[in-house]
Amino acid sequence: MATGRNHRPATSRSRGIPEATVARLPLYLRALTALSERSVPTVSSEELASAAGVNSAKLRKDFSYLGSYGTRGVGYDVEYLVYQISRELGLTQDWPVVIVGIGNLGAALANYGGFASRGFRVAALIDADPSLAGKPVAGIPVQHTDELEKIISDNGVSIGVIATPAGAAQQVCDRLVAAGITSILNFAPTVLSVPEGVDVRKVDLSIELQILAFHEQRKAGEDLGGPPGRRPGEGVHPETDTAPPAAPPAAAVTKRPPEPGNDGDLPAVMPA
Amino acid sequence: MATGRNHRPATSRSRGIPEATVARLPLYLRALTALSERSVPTVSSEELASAAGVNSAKLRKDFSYLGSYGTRGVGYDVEYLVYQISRELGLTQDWPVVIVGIGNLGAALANYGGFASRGFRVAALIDADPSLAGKPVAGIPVQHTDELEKIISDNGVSIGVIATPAGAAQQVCDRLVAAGITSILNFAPTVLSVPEGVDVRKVDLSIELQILAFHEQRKAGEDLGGPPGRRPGEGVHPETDTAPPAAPPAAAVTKRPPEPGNDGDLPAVMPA
DNA sequence: CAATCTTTGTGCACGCGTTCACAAAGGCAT
DNA sequence: ATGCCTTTGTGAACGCGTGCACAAAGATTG
Repeated sequence: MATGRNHRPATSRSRGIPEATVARLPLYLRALTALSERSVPTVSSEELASAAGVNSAKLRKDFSYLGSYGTRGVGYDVEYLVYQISRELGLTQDWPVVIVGIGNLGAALANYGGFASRGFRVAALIDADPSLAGKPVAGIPVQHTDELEKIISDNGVSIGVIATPAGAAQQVCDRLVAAGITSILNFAPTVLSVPEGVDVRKVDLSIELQILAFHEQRKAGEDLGGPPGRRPGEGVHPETDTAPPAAPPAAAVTKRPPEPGNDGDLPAVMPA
Repeated sequence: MATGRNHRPATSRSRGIPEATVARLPLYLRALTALSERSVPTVSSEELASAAGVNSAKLRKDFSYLGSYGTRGVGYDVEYLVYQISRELGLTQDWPVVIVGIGNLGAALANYGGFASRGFRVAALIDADPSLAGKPVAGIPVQHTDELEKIISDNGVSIGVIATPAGAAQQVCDRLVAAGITSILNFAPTVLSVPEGVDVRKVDLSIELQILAFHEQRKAGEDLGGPPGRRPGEGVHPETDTAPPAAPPAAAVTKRPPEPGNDGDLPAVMPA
């Protein structure tokens, strides 16, 4: 999952709607849209929950924050619910979006159908490379970074997507914020610092893989019949073991069994 | 953030390490790697927390689950911590990964440097389109879906990335699982159902934007000086208002002020 | 109209995650 | 060696999110 519930005092629950619920509304909306296309008139919380991959009690509680939109003994009216959730999420209006950084990922995002289909309109593609300027990507001509401020103010854009290399992300972010952007979706592997009032959500592909690797390793370790207790300072992975740990500070060394010191590099961990 | 902490009894905390902590370890690792490149020998929890964008108390508690790797009065040894976290995440070994669905997004993923740099090796690219077969993407020839099972078993792949259209995702998922994949990173906008023991993490670009839109709308609404209380059944968005809500079930209608019924479509919400 | 059946909406309890705040631990200067 | 200063590691309190379980509400049937 894209992590990104940062900065924003735990009391974030906007308008009494818990953050966790907001994050699930798009899920419900998608399931409801699918039902709507099949002309299904009503759904029970059980059916809809199953389609959205959540618990039915959770779903009912989520909807209770929006209001009483169901009918006991029957369920929820699909069309009506689609509208209510869309309205709550702000999808009944058009959101112009700019994408900055038209590399492989930026181009893929520009072509991604899921944006346009949910009320998001790609207003502009921006890149720092002059040779890209004017070239159409997904039918939209790429514009140079110099135009950034003008594009944003002219189009009244409030949502920006950053798909630049990590090194350029903070700088781009600063310019976006200065130009009036108040919501940022960041694909660059960096922590962005933004002023109060600006929302940042982060999608990091490699982080997701690393989390999977953790669980994968654990599964493999359990298969080997290792004891449940963790063994700090001792490798859990069966084979493919790499260089021993670098030398910890003196005090820590004395605490641990003296492993063969070898300040080698760590092949698996390279610069981003 | 990519949501994806599904299915897995709340007692998921693998080996005593809380899920929330695991999700932050890659963040710490990235910050530490950057410090390592600058040859910084030690960091305090305060400095590292700031670099990773988290609270220092949280960071210390996170590290406490791994063991006592710090030195009081000094801080943490950068190199040592890099190794310990890498080992905990399972990054000291090589993880072959297959990417299924080589469209715009799949190609972008194949080119993404963040994978290879963290111990993940793209073992194969797979697509159902025969005309793609053999064509190199990011230096790797695309193979046809028919080879899927063979590729996975031959390479001992346990992590799969799904970047296909939504319609094909579940089918691909089933084949991956049957072939031995136990961890899946899903970019398709669908809920995947998998057997027990298979981990799925989901990255949904449009969901992230929808969550941003929610907060953006709320900001705009507050600017208009509206009262803090929510007004169910009344549009909050200033202009750009679309069709009125579809007719709710009879009972619900009586509860609400009779809005002008108009079973129109909802322009902002279209099929995925 | 009354009885029954279905499904919502929610009060309540529990557990995880976050944060505070401080004692313990180690470095460093004298 | 002794005392001071810095920073870790963690006990404890708090708040959010989840799931259970049930009463209330409405549909439906006879």
